[in-house]
Amino acid sequence: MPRVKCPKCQQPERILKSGIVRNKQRYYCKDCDYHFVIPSARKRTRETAARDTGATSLRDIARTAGVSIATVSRALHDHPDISAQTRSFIKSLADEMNYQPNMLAQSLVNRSTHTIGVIIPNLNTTFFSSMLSGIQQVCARSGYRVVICQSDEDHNTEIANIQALMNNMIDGLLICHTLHTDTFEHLRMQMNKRIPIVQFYRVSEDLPISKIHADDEAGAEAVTEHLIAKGCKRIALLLGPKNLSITQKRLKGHLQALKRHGVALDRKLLAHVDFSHEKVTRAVDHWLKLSPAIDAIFSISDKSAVQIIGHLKKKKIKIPRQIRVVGFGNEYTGEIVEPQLTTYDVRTREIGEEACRVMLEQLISGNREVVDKRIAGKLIVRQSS
Amino acid sequence: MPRVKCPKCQQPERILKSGIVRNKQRYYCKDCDYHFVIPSARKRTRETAARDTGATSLRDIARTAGVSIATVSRALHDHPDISAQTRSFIKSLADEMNYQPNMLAQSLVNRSTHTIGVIIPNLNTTFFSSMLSGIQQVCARSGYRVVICQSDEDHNTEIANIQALMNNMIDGLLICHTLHTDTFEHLRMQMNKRIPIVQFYRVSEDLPISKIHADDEAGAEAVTEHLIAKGCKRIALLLGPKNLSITQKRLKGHLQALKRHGVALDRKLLAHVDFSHEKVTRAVDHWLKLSPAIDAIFSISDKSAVQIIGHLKKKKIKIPRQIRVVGFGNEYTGEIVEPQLTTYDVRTREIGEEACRVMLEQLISGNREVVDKRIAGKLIVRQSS
DNA sequence: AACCATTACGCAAACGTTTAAGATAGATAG
DNA sequence: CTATCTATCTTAAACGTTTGCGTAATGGTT
Repeated sequence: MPRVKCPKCQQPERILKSGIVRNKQRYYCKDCDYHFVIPSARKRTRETAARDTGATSLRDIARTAGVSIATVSRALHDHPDISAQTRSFIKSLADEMNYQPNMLAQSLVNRSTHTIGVIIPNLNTTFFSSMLSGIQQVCARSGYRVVICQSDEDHNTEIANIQALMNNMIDGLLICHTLHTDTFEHLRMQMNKRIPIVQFYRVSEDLPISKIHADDEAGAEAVTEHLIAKGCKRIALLLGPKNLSITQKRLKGHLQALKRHGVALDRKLLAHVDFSHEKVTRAVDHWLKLSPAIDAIFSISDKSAVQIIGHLKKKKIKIPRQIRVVGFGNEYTGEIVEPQLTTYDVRTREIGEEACRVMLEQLISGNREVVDKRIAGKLIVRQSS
Repeated sequence: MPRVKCPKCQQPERILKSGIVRNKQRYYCKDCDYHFVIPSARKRTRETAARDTGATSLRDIARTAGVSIATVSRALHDHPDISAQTRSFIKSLADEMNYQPNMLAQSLVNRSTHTIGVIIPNLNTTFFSSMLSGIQQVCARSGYRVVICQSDEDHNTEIANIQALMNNMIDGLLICHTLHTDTFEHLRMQMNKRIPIVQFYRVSEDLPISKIHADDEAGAEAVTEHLIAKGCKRIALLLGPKNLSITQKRLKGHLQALKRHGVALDRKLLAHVDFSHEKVTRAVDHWLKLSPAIDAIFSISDKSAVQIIGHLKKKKIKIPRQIRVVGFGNEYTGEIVEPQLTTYDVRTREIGEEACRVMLEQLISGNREVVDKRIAGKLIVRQSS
């Protein structure tokens, strides 16, 4: 029998083994009717744990100042219950000890992380990254942080990202849907939570959620009218997936312009693509075979428009003489490409900024009114038309 | 005297008022020597508080399952101590109640947020945003989140961002310094904390911190050699601020190439700029006045190189016939501009990815070895040279 | 019967804050 | 002097988890 003392009666008598739990021998003192194990080296206690991170906590300050934790917390927060003398003492002490509040603990009790989540299709192009840049800047000015997720234009990734972010990590969600998002159940599920959601750029039509978007309809109408003014009659229109709100709105604007100016619509001139390189090329090649020939291509995306310019040049087609090309979005590359691209400036950065402003306004005021804002853009005429 | 009973002796006798605290009358029972206030309507208790957010907690599941919180936690984590039956019951219950763990609480006790912080100069150009994209993707694959801060090329913003992020919000820091960062005290201060730091692209030379960068020296050497091979003798070199590591390394590579091929160095052909539009223009205009005339411009930044191409074209200078132009970085615009830009592909995305991989490796293994990796790029010859 | 093992739980401390409410000393009013 | 007030503390609960350790019940060996 091992020399084990009962922690209660301190006697080694009448001690029995009583099984092994988690690789440790357990004992039983018959006298005291008490089960126990030999305590491991050192129990993890607050005092020892403190040294884990090396960071100073309120507890540390309180101890060296000889006051309670509550007093320290209040002193640092300028609570009126604390005397001026104590307050300044605590503050200087905190400074000396290089105290940095643990934001996790703060967030846990305050139920707010001062962080907003952004879900965005991708960051490879300036198009979306400029929105993000705007968001980030507005947030930073108000002391908010930004955590980002790229959905990579994948609907399921978008769903997973929302799930992950909404678990107490963020105070608000800013989302720009993927090209292929045509159902919004995943968003509706989150709407009952307290945290506000704002959609930007690509939005859902009928969900009662705040949204900030471009003036897609008016913009597309302006672009098409510009082409008509230039004498175009056969305008090919490169659109995104049908489900996409921006596709629908821009198509609508285009049709309105055609109608107003009595230009007939040829359904063969509409193409829905996912903006991938090959799909765009295929659509253009298909149009080029049509007769009567097309005299303009209006791409809903600048990226594709630039690609189209390259493609047409390779085929020795003169722009804008034979075919006028216009884009939509106003990406930087439109200024670089030759001929420079006529496009519609949707002011991506402003969209991001405004979405973020709406979000912050809701967070600060607590007001959860649904807002639906359109950011006015403007036509930028360059050489390609 | 109000009809107030002492909560201890239940007698209304001998009760005195004893001041007002926070707008509430306080009382004092002389018999019991006990101070008290009339308790307010309802004390905020766990039970009532639970309804605050509407979110289900472990406590809720435990209550409806009739087990302890510990059991629920263990069941959900597949701890072996829990019977298969209980486990599956709890799991299905959690599912039914739509339980989502509170990550703040988890992070607090686990001392890990599964989030890494990124500080990046800006997101307006694909150059940096592609690095971020790579970072974000690698992180997502390992279940990590990314919080970003733009320093906006401002040193003080960089410092503030670091401060903010390091307060328990992140498990690791990925940083790309601003153009103007020439002192690294703000980083050194953070090095004793447990959280790993990895610099990427723009790194510090002498701090014992892991870094991932392009092969600036070899790259610049390759570019200059390419120009020399094309017959250039008077190569103007557009550099960034002198403090910048990439400036120094690329200059070094350039000089090596010159030396090796016996080309004399003319100090007037070196310009240090902050890559702003006007500074670049001024430098180029200055070079154009030199005699003997320059026959090539090597810009350390693609963005500036593209700008220079535009500027030269406006001046009717033929590229590459009169002046060859090469960049460094391989931004997308280099493919668009005409003539297409010869450049050095530094593989920005890979730099971001690798930085992130190194970070994750350190986080997972706990190993804090300082690594210093160079990502090999390659020369991309296009029309501008 | 006496001892030992295993299984499957529950209790409570700990993470680092915030904050309602209790307590005390000294000041003031009557 | 007594009753009350004010200023300034302290105590402890709460946020929602994770986890070390205690233990009852049950069954298996000598």
